[in-house]
Amino acid sequence: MSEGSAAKIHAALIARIAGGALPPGAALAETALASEFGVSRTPVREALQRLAQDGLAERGARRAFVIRRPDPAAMAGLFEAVGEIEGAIAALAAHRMSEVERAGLEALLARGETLPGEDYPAHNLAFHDALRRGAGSPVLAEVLAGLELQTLPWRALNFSRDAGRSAQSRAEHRAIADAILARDAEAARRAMQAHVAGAFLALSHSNRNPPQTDPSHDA
Amino acid sequence: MSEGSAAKIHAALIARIAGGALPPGAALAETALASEFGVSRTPVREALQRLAQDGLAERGARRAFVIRRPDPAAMAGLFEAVGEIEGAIAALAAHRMSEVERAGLEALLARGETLPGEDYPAHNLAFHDALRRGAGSPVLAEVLAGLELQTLPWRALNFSRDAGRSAQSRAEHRAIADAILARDAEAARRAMQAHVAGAFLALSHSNRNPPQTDPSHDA
DNA sequence: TCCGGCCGATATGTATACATATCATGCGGT
DNA sequence: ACCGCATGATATGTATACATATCGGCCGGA
Repeated sequence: MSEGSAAKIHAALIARIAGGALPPGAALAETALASEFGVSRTPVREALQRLAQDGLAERGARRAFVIRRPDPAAMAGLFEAVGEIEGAIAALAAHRMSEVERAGLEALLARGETLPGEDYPAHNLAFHDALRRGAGSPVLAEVLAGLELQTLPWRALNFSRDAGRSAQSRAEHRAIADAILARDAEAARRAMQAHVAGAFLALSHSNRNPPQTDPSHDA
Repeated sequence: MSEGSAAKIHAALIARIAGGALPPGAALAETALASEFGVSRTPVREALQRLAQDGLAERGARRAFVIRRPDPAAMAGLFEAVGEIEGAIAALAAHRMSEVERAGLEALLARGETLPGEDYPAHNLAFHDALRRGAGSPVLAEVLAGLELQTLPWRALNFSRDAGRSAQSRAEHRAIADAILARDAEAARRAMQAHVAGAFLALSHSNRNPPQTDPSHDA
């Protein structure tokens, strides 16, 4: 009686979505998943409902769940919202980060200058993590996590094309950090919104692949 | 096979929370709810899990769900996040509202000036609705709805003490609308954040009631 | 009288059985 | 040959039965 089954299945399905094993439109049949995970349909149903509330699955034919199909307009709106939330976090961080946290942010950026390009994704995550912690708003952090979860299928389609943007992104990080260290909340907000917008444009630029109007075939 | 049971129970439980019939800390026993609604435990469990993901219920003793107990610090963080989201919506509305929508907003405020004080809650909702639509960001609107849902238990504790604030609130609405009509996004954001902060202070001021450290007894 | 451990009660977690709606297939009619 | 309907298969929605962990009370001993 551990409640662990549903959580494990939920996490496993998210990992598959992130890895591209469950592409948009893939069917999520309860019986198949139950036999695959070696459990009954009950915990599988619970995991699927959680996935649907996360915005990662939706109802398809026969009321079955399918992986949500991200259309470009919705993704643009999603990234716009991410930019607003991240911008609010950056503005709060500009006001609230302690001197220790500011020194840590500066050190993080200094390390980033000398880092090779292939370590950029981890560095990017560390930068945004530092801001989330410095903003001191668990609610906004949680909202942001929920929205970024919904960008997973989109990111899985174009597998981390961020590489070429590392130089540009470092410059944007520097601009955000400068505004925060200067305690200029509005400048930090604008710089962060530009950063998110730039990342979205870089991602969507590579999306010339057919948007898959055909929902069929398995995972 | 309508899937309606879980959704109905979910909505009914939310209504009870809003009405104060389910105060913070109240136990949500699956069997009792099942017999009360005339269904089996299965749809009840589904409704409770949705309630938990809404942030309205949490795990208590025996892993049973209980109505989430809102502590003042968490509520302050929640309203702060609401202020940031509403502020972002107001800023977007300042940029994006069409001329027709701007005229409608002005007319709405003009009607509000002549309205009696007891119609203030509906007028307040209409004002914020107009901004949500004018901002053109369904994602932010949905995020906001989720956060405001979590304020329900708090609002239920101090049953709509907003009445005395109607004059002050009308003035704040006017300031927000003026900024939007002038296309001054940052002024609109600041005015909206002040409006939300004022509403929170008015609500929390009346919270001198004991915070109920005793979790016992039923609904 | 108080403390500790055993034990029953009860509620949740999981599995399975049944009801029902939807989709596909095949037959018959035109 | 094609369209329409009936029928069967299959998947989800719901109910019920079983497993298990936790909480409370009772009993025994110091």
